Amino acid sequence: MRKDPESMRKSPRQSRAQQTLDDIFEATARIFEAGTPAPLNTNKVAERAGVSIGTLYYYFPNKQTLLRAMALREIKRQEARFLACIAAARPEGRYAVARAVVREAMAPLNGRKEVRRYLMVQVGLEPVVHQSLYAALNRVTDNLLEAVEIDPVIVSPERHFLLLRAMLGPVRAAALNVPQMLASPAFENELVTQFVAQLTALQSEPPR
Amino acid sequence: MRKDPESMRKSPRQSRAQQTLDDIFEATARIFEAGTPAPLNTNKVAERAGVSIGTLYYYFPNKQTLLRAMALREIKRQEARFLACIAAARPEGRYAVARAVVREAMAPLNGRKEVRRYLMVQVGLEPVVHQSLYAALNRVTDNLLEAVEIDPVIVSPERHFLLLRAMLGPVRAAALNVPQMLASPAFENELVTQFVAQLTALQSEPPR
Amino acid sequence: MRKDPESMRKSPRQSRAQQTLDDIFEATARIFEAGTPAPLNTNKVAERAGVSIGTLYYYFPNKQTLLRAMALREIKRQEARFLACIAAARPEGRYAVARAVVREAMAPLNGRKEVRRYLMVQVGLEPVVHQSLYAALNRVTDNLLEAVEIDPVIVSPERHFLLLRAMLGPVRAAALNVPQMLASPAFENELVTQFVAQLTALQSEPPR
Amino acid sequence: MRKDPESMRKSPRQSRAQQTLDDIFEATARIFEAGTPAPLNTNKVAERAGVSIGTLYYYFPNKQTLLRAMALREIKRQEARFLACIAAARPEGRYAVARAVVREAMAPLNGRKEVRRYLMVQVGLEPVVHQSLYAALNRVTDNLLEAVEIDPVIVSPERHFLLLRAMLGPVRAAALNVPQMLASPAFENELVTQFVAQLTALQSEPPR
DNA sequence: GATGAATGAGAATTCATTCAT
DNA sequence: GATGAATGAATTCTCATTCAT
Repeated sequence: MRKDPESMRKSPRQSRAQQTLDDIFEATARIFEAGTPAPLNTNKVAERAGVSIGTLYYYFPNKQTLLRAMALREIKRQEARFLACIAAARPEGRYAVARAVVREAMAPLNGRKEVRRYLMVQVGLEPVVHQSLYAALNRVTDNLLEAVEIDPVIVSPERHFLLLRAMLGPVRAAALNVPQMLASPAFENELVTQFVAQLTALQSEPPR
Repeated sequence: MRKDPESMRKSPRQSRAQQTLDDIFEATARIFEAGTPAPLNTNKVAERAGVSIGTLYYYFPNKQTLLRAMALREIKRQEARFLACIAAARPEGRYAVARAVVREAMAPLNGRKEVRRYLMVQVGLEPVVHQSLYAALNRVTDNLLEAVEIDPVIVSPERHFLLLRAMLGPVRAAALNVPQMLASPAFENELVTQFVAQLTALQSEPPR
Repeated sequence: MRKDPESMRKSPRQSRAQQTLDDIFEATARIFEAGTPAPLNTNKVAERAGVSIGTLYYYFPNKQTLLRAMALREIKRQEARFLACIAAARPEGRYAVARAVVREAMAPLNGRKEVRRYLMVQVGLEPVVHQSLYAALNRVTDNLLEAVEIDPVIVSPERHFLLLRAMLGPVRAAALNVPQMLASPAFENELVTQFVAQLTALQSEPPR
Repeated sequence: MRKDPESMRKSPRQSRAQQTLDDIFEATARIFEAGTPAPLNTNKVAERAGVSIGTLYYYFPNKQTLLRAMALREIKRQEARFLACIAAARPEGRYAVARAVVREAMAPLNGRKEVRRYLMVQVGLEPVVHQSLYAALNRVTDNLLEAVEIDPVIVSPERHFLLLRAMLGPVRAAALNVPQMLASPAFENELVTQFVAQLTALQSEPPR
């Protein structure tokens, strides 16, 4: 990996190019979920995507850039899913929203677990990536507060930051160590309870 | 990496050998903390440790085994630190204990961050390692509960699992995205507050 | 070729290592003289040297460095040959020295032509290399002047610079375009005549 | 590079096509003079020329052919410049002609140095190219002799060959190692002196 | 005439590991 | 116990060239 430009080499101008790009992304994802133990390699990605290795490097100047692009894509997708489930649960009230968010956090780990693990490991430390994740979580939190009718401005930055992350950390730990916990209603209930407790606290006590 | 015996080749009894081992561990750790972006390789470790690559392979049959041993060592050290700070704060009561644990969680990330990240990435999926981490956190939680005089048996496994992890996740996220938050008293207070709230809840509400 | 450190990775400490190094150098040279049309590649060099590709990279961090080391070695060898032939011809007087130098310039092109061409093309522009060549030619010129009993200090830098190069340029051109000229006594005589004329001029006319 | 027809695929008759060709040539030249260290590649040439890679391959069946065409073009241009400066200086006599030729040799190296180096390296060994260069220098020499009123037929092939080359070699060496020498009047004078000395010798001594 | 996406053989380089000394 | 030279399979990446549109 010689150079490391921030972004892709080419923005596709022909329609087939967009298809190729998607093929590459999906192939990369599938390799992980298929449980290949060996670490990703560009030849495998290309082969699995049904394109030549040259094509892969036509779009991405190096492996890092491909992984970075995938990470940003996963982050966007996850944000969209959170926003969607919040919107769907909103009419049913605060409790429903909390539960929806918790479930969404627990759900996708079955099926997208490996890609994310790997991506976060490989490019998670890159500023572009973790800042993008940070921004996405901020937007989700804002959206969530709005859905449960809490004015975001009364929430201190620290609480804002904690709200989702106090839940996401344990979920990830469970996925790794005690996968069966992800299927346990008791665990889900506990997370929802704490989540709602946080939301309630946001209103009763004035932010510092 | 052809073979992968569970443990180290030799348990050195001579002090010189123990010194060599420690050198190797510390060299590996320093490579990360020095911010080397390039991925670790065994030759680099050996050179940095001031031993020959042959010596490294005399002690460890392969790279995995070295990394695994390091991971287990880090886990043990972290457990010891938690236990120590709990013991120290115990006489001052529940609040002090909570704050001590939060501070310990926030502190070491400055200085040992990279090694851990890398180790967890490389060998974190190995059962020996994540089970060891799981067990260590369990012991710390038990110790903590005992220190604040809560009977562990009345605590549901889910709550037991959540207690520390609801705090560790956000702390890691902060270290990555908003490092200045780790120095913010507001953030620390928030974590302590939620932590104490959890402890209190453990007593008032009976587990499911 | 990622990085480009000035020099070799390792200085051999074991005796077999020096042998390996020589093998690599000679193999590289032989590949050219064998008339392989395709440009040099590191795998071929290793194979021809009878070492593995890993060994080659154990000594040289990259291809550039190998070529640079070879270029410097060729320059040193050529200098040595010039100095030797000057010393040998010295007792026979100015004319003999001039002819010896001209012959030496014409001779090695049969047998070492291709390596040099390639090396000068590949690394000739690198400061280390062309400065080394410059210095070598300076030393040869000084030695030559001394051999014909001309005090170097009375020679202007411009004339000093021209003395050998006015001959080397045409020799190279002939080697490329009219190889049979290198075997022609008339050509040799012409070069010797001009060379002696230059030497004579150095004494009669005071330097500017 | 599979096939290698001697010449260009199409002799463009439309002015647009000629423009495209010139763009390609100039782009290639500029890549070098801009000091790009990375070796030339056809995609870069096309991009820099503002044409698609497909267009480049419409005009040239392969890379060799493009480079060869460029080399022949450079040679022609340089010949034209020499002939022009000889013609211009002719009325002012032998000394003026000699100085004009020396200056022309020194001048263009600032600005066209890299392209020529590269071209001579890449295609300089091809018979078409070096014979073309040889012929061009022959014509310039003939023209020069005529301008100073020396009958070419009395000049031996060896002296004919040496006349210009004894000057061109040192000029190139100076450009590489001691660029400031190219601006030094002393160096220019020295070259002119030797050049005139050669011309004079051509008349006084009968060729062998 | 022109485009640019796609190809794939081939080249450079890495690094875990072995083994003679 | 210790050394470090040597290995080579595996991986990343390049670039001349083709061809459907």
